[in-house]
Amino acid sequence: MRIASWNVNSIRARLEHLGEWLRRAKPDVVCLQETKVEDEKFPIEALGEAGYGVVFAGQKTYNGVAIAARFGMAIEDVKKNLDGDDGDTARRLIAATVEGVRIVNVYVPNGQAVGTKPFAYKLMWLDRLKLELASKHSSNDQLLVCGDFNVAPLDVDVYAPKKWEGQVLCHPDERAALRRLVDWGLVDALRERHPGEQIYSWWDYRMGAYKKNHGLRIDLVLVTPPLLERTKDVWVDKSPRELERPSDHAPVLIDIE
DNA sequence: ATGGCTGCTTTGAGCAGA
Repeated sequence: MRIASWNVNSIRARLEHLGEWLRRAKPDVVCLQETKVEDEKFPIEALGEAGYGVVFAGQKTYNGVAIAARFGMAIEDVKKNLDGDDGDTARRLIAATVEGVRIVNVYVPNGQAVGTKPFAYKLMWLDRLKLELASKHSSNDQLLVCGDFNVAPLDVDVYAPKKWEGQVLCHPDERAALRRLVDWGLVDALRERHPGEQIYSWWDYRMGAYKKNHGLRIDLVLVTPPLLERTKDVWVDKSPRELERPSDHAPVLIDIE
């Protein structure tokens, strides 16, 4: 089974890229972030034409997450938002079970700047996610947590670690919060399979960052040990980042047996 | 270098993103 995670930065602005990419990359499941669309306006038909059924939790302008699965693969036990969050909170989490794998798709708050309220909210959100996973699952489950974490776990995940040191996306406090989540019972699948490799998933739109490969790896696929055993490979597909008017993120993919 | 791009918004300057 091939599972992908992609922050599309507006699904409606990216429909052509998404459709073309789905046909080419052929994921069985794709987790999307920053769909930026209310549920009433979600482009269900366009995904259907590409051969996918989809569940989603969105809102106007900001955030929004979705899980699409190839027709024939049931999307079961759909769960939206963190426990305790109501319909007014930012739509940042959707979970579902596909082919026996529990998939949790997250769009972790960006945090804006270190020391701000949004930054504190980001840290709290990561801790709440950890608590919720720990309350519902064990590390023996077939569990995959993927999405835009807005944290570069290690300096190797940053093109210029000195320049980024202590900044949002790289600050020790958010790295520690991510570490607490992972240490509960998950593994950073790409890093496990490709230790030490400079692999990025996001490049700023500005300053020609992509052409200079000035990127960060902030889109992650975390898996439990039983899923890691089934993992054949994990990689970033940079091809959609090279198109006209791309998302600033590239998809991450994992193949599991 | 507090800009630099992009998408969205009660359409047009301000926001959030990362």
